Amino acid sequence: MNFGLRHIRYFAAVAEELHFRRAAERLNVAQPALSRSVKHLEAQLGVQLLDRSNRRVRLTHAGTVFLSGCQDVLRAMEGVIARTNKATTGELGHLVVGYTDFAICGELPAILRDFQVRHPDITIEPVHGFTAGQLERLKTGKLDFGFVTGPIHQSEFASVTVQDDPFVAVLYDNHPLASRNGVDLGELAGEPFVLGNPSGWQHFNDHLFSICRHAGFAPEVAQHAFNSEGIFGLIACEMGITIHTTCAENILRKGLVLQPFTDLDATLPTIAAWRNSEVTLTQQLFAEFLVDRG
Amino acid sequence: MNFGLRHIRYFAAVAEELHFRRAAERLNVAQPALSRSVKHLEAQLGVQLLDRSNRRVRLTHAGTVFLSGCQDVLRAMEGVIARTNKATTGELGHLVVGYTDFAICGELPAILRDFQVRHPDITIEPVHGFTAGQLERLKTGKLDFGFVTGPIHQSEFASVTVQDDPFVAVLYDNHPLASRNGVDLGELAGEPFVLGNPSGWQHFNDHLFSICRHAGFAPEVAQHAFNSEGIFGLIACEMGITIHTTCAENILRKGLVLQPFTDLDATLPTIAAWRNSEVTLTQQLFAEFLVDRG
DNA sequence: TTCTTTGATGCCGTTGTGATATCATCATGT
DNA sequence: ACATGATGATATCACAACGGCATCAAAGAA
Repeated sequence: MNFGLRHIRYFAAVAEELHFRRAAERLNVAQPALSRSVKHLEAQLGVQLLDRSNRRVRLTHAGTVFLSGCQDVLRAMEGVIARTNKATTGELGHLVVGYTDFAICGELPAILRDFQVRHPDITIEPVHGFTAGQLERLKTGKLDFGFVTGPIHQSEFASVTVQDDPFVAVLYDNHPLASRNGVDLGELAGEPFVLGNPSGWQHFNDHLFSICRHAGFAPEVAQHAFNSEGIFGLIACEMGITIHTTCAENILRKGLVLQPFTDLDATLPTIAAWRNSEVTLTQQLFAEFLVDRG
Repeated sequence: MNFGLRHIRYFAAVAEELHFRRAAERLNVAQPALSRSVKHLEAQLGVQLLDRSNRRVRLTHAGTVFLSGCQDVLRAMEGVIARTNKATTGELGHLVVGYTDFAICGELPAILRDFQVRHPDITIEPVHGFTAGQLERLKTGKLDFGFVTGPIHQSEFASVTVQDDPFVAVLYDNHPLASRNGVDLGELAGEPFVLGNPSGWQHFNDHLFSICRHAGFAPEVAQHAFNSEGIFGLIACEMGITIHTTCAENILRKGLVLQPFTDLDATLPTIAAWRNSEVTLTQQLFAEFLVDRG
């Protein structure tokens, strides 16, 4: 198999034109070079590809088969080069993106969709994870981006805020406060609370305890659940209430009611975070996209 | 794009081994040739494919993408060569095969199936046609083989007999002879006959009139139909009876009965015919298959 | 440090490739 | 029949590509 892409390109041109001179013009080479090249190719294959009388050139059956194969190979080669070039600019790549319940209920779907439209050759692999776990996996490179509950204060990460949701009370619809038009945070003092499990929800619970402390009470924890669905399920059992953010309206189950707070300006930031150092071009594209968007 | 298959093969080897010396051994070339080849490839692409410190070689992201593309291209190239070689031996090809009702009801399905098993890269395009039409299309090269009603006496065709079926009477089940255990041909004298249309069925009808003449009568033609299904349909209407061959049992409709002849040794030969001259290798393979089988 | 391993580089001979000039063959027109 | 034109093949020469050998430079290991 001692021949190269050049031989293939030359043969394909001759086979398509069925005319050495015209093919030579198309390829910008002299006609004798073509004759020799095709002859060499036939010798290497041990197969006659063209029937050439002095007046006309025709493809043999094997030539027809070889031509279509050549076209496939040449097309494949062009594709490879195009993909490789895209890969160098980062336009072809893969991103592993972590997300919290707050991110997936909020802006993340729109962000990923818009990014896919802009960069269709970058595949995205979304992975659920809590804030602390995501930050750990970011450090070890198992995650390219984390959509986590902010703020974070670690200099090794860059970040941009993607959403900043007001807090709301989540009540079952039999609850005395459910029919009101907004509630004061202080009115929740003494209520049994359903909170996220401390192992994963630490960041959010810190926010929650902080705002309650400002309102002059400490929430009484009645139950823990693993994720938002679990919390809402236990509330639907009337085992307690909770504080979530407005993005809960996207996943709220029947029988539950959201009540805005009339006396609370605090918000829960969700931020996209990524490593500052050793940024790949694909990561850079996503980071720039996030910054431009914010 | 000034590089050849050699560059691609060399790069693929290095990328798979991640080691220039080992790759060089695998390729049976000296290591410096590899270094230069890969470098040249990178220069032509304008893309760095390998990260090489003096102690270890790693693929860049673009290199990973290019490698998988290279493997695709090399595999494709091998496939093309294999197909081309098969094409030269005729093992990869296409045959247009004509068939009559008698052939498709008889041996043809088994013949084609067995041939496909033996020569899986030869595609077959079966085309229905009457004997006369098939012979015409054979002459003009529109057909590679014809399965026709024999015998034929034209020196430009080679042929082999593929089936030789006894004649039978085809009756509707209310017919007085239907319950018998075989009939004499002479008993059909005076019966109304449903025959195939003379435009297509000439060859068969010649046989039919000939055997009737030997039995001392000329069939009385009540109806014509286009093909076997049509003939059988009209018989089911009790518009008449016909003479067909034993292969009719494969396509016989409800309400119809076949009766063998007790006094008739004549048979209807179906033969495969093909041109004697300008035989392609693929045609030769099929012809040999038919001769070996017969 | 010294040694070993590994990829890069310089040099030289061989092979591949292209351009030009020319030839052989065949169809066409007179 | 003959001249003409078109077409692919061949010969030759120059240059680029390529492989092999010897060697260098860098980085880890003893």
